[in-house]
Amino acid sequence: MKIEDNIETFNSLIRRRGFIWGPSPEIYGGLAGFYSYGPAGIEIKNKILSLFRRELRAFGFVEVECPTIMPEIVWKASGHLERFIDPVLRCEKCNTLVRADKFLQENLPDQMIDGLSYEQMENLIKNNNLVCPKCESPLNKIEEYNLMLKTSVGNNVTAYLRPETATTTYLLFNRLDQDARRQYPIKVFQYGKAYRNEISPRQQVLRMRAFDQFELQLFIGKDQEMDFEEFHEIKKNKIPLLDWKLQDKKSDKPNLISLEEAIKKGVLKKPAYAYCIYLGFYLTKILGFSNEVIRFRQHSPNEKAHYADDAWDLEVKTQQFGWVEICGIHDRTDYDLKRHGEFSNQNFEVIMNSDSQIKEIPQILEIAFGPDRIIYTLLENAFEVEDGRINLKLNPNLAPNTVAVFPLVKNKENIMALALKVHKNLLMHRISSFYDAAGSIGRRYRRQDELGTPFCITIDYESLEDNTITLRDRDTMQQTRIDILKVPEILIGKLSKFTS
RNA sequence: GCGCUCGUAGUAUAGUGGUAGAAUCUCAGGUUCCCAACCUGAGGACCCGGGUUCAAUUCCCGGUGGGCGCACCA
Repeated sequence: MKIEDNIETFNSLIRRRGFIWGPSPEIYGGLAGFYSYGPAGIEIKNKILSLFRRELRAFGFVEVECPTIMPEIVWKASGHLERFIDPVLRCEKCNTLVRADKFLQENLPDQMIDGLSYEQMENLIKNNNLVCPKCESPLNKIEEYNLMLKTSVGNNVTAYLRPETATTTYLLFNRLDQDARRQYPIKVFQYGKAYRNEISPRQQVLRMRAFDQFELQLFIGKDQEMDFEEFHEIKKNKIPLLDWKLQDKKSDKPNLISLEEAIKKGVLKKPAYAYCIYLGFYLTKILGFSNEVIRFRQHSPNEKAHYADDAWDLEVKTQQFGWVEICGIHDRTDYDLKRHGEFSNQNFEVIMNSDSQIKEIPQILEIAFGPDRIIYTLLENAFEVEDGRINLKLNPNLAPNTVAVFPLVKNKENIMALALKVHKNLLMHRISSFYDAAGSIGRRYRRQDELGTPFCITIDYESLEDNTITLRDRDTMQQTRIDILKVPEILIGKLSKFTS
C-alpha cells in the first residue's frame, strides 16, 4: 500500500492505531459529538495529565475535584442559564432553526433587541411580517435552545451537567480560603469532564458534547494583580501576541514581544494576567509544540464571554482546521464570586492584605485548557511521512510506548529469551516497554513509528556474545550498541532531556 | 437545525436486484534477518429501521453518522 503524505492518511492512522475512535457508540451508528480514546490515545492523555500535575505543583497549585452535576441555582448564579439558553425560531414548514435575537437584529437594525421578552420578540415578528429566510412561510413561536444538558436528580430537582469545570471550583471558595490559610493568590486547578449540547458538533474531537477541561484558577487581590511578585521572574519571556487591534487591521501575524513590554505598551493590562499568559505558554511548550505553531489571539470586545474582562486564546496551527484554540486565558474579575456570594447569601469578602484591613472579594484569573484539543493538535503536528514511512514525532515523554523490544529473529530460542528478559527488566523499572516478535524487523520498527515510540531495542546474535543490544532512534533511524545492563539508565537519561 | 453528498472487513476501496472481489491488515506455520521481503494456511465487511420485490448491500422512504456550504460555536 502506498502511503501518501496527506490528511487522510493521518485520519485513518488515529483510528487504526487506537488513538481516537468514534463517534461512540460505533456499533449503534454513533451519537454525534461523543468520542472514545483507544489504548494509545488515553496513554497520551494520561501522560499529559501527569506532566501538567507535576509542573503545577512546582508552580504552587493545588488540585480539587467536584461533581459534574450541579443544581439549577448554581447556573443561575454563574450566568450560564441566562447565556447558554438561546431563543430560537423554528419554521413549522421546513424546520429551519434561527437564533431569534440575531434574526431580529438583522431584519430590524434600528430596533433595540437586547433585553426584550420572548413575547415582545414574537410581537415584533408578527408586526413586521418577518418570514422564514429559507421558505418564506410565517414564523411565530419562540422556543428555547439549551446549550446545557438538563437532567433531574432525586425527587425532581432540576440540575444541569456542568458546561465548564471552572464554576464548580469557585463554589469551593470559602473552603479554599481556609485550606490555603488565606495566602493569596490561591492557585488551584481542576481536571474533569464538561458537557455542552452543541447544535451540530463537527471537527471531530475539537467540538465534542462531552469533553475534558483542565482549568487553573488564581484567586487574587486587586492590588496584587497589578503588583505581582512572580511576574518579575518571567517578564523577560517573549510571547507571540496577536491583540485585537492587530486583528482589526486584518493582520494575522502576532507580535513577538516580552511580557514586560506588553504591559508597558498596554497590550496586557495586569502583570498577574501576563503571568497567566506565560503559564499557558509554558505548559504548552513542554508538550513539544514548536514556536511557529503557537500564538495568542485576543478576543474582540464582542467575542468575549459574559464573565470576561479580557480574554486571549492560545491557538495552535493545524493543517485540517487552521488555528485551533487549545487554551483560553480569562480575566473573570470578581464576577463569579460576587454572583455566588449573592445567590448563596455568603459573604465572600476577605481581608487579603494585612496592612490595609480592607475587605474585598477576590478577583479570578483563569487558564482553561482543553486536553482533547491538545491531543488532536499534538498528534496532527507530530504526524509526518518521510519516504513512505509514517513517523509520529511525539515528545518522547508523551508517547504511548517509551520503548519497544524486539528479538531480531523468532526462531532462535536464546535470542527470544534474552529479548523477553530485557523487556521484563524495563517493565520492572516502570518504563513503558512493548514486546513484539511478529513479522520482519523492519515491519516492527514501522509499527512503532506509527505510535510515536521514540526508541526500539533489538536483541541480535551479537547480544548473545557480548551482552550488548542495539538502540534505534525513531527520528534518525540510527542505531547504537549499548551495554544491556545500562539500558534502563540510558533511557531514563534520554527522556529527561525532553522534560526541561 | 437546513441544503447537497456519501456510508462495503481494523484501514483505504471494487462491484452487484440473486449476500461480495482484490489490496493492506490480523492470526497460525515455515524461511530469512536491521528498516513494510517471501511462501503456506486461516480470519474478517455491505450503518439502522420500514417499504417495493419471488429475492434488497443495491431501488424508494425515514432515521443515524461523516464531509462540504449556510446557521450555530457563551
